[in-house]
Amino acid sequence: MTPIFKIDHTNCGDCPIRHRAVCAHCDANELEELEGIKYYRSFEAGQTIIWSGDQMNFVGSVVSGIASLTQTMEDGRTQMVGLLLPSDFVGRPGRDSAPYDVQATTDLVMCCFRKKPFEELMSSTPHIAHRLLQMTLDELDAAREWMLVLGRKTAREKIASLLSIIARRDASIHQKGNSGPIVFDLPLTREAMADYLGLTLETVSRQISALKKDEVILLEGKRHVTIPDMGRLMEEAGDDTDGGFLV
Amino acid sequence: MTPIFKIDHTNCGDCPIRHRAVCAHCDANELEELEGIKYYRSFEAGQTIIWSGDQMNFVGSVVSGIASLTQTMEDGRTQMVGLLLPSDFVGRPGRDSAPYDVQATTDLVMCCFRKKPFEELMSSTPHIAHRLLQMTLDELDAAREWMLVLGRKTAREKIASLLSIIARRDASIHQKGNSGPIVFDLPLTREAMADYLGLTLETVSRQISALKKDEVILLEGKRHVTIPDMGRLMEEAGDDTDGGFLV
DNA sequence: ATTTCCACTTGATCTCGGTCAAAGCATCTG
DNA sequence: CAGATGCTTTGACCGAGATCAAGTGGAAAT
Repeated sequence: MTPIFKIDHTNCGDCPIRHRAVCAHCDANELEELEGIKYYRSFEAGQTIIWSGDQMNFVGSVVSGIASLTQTMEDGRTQMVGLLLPSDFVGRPGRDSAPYDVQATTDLVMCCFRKKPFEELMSSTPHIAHRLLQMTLDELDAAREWMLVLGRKTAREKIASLLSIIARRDASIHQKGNSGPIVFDLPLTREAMADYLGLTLETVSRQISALKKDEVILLEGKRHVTIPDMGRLMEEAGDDTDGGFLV
Repeated sequence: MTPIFKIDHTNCGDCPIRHRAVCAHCDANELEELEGIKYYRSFEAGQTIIWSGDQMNFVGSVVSGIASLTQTMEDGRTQMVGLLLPSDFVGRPGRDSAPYDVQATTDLVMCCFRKKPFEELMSSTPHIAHRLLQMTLDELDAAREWMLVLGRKTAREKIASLLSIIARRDASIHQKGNSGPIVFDLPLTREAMADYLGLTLETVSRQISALKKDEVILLEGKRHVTIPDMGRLMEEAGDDTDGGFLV
């Protein structure tokens, strides 16, 4: 479907996530050290990158594409607990086995480091540890934001919340002015959305249809979304309309 | 109701959370520096420690008692997004305004630091930053665990999950052997449990009654709980029975 | 002792979202 | 082209949990 990326950065200076990833604060020397131990891996949409319980012998950053963290109960119920976008970090220094499944939602490229050398590097370069702390605190905020969505919002609000998050992220990447319609493609199947939102895929489908009928969103095909009025969408999500918060 | 604690540690060596809090990895010198800028504050049950949106000019650790982080929507729906136990950290270095309400659930003592000096200390002593990273990663895990509870578990499973978490924590504090009945007092009202679990207080009450009737738990009064069989409770929570995971 | 208050329980009813089932609609495959 | 496959939509029905409403019980206050 999508061509496999042929990535061969030898220098991090050209890296699209250079200024946002765990390496963001590194100076030239530190970057050189990272450069020495990094390697790239590609995954196809749908592929499982790490199985829950597996030995984790690497950590890394998402360079392009989207990955998801999911937890599964014995009887098969699943809940997505994280959505990893470009620059997000995978793995946890100081832990051996993975607590969640990590799956490539789209085709994906990761910049990986073997865990051991990375941990050593981390203890010698505070810039990395500091950036990782920042990123972890941001992820914690996002997780807590999501707890409100899961615990207290209606199905319609949940869908609107997800759409507004994706729209906001997309806007932040493409650096658009913040007025006028927002257009993007949904990177998730209905089922993945359901897993994210604690719903069934049928409910997701119904609520998307309802939002379309009420002209909160416009749909072309099943994935291409236009948001004519972001304020309206935020209202539907139950969020403060004036809410300007950065991700 | 409860007497106000008269705490006047001048030396951190005697502190009950010395080995678990953000200062856990500090050596004698570092501890001395912290000692210089710390101060204690007490709060009564029900008191709000920090209002969402407020300026945060201090950070700190819970020394004794329980606090909760809650998010509120405009229409009044609330979701608890964190439960802070002794040794847990409040506040975020590098951020000015609080994103959540912080409330004392029980009478509470905190060990506080003004934000500015703490941040400076943090950048000079990697041990603090490192410990804070560890703790934040643990909190992120807990938040994700909770997302599964909120998104996918039934009301009965939610209650069982909460009880098992409290029981586990209690056991870890009192260092009991892990067989035989577990006894503890619920530190939360039915309403607080409901806010934690994304339920109504009526449903919480009904499910607790049901677990009592089925002899999964024993109740004396409204708060004193006995768990005759922890494995049984974990089954009811939908967790792996063999699940040994540390908090 | 009686009132008040508060946390909690219990019951009756309603509703949102889940479940089960069928069908639509693109994209691959032979 | 027909058939298969995967994602999505839609409909009919049902049930877990919310909502609305009383009532209970224990501790503090008068």
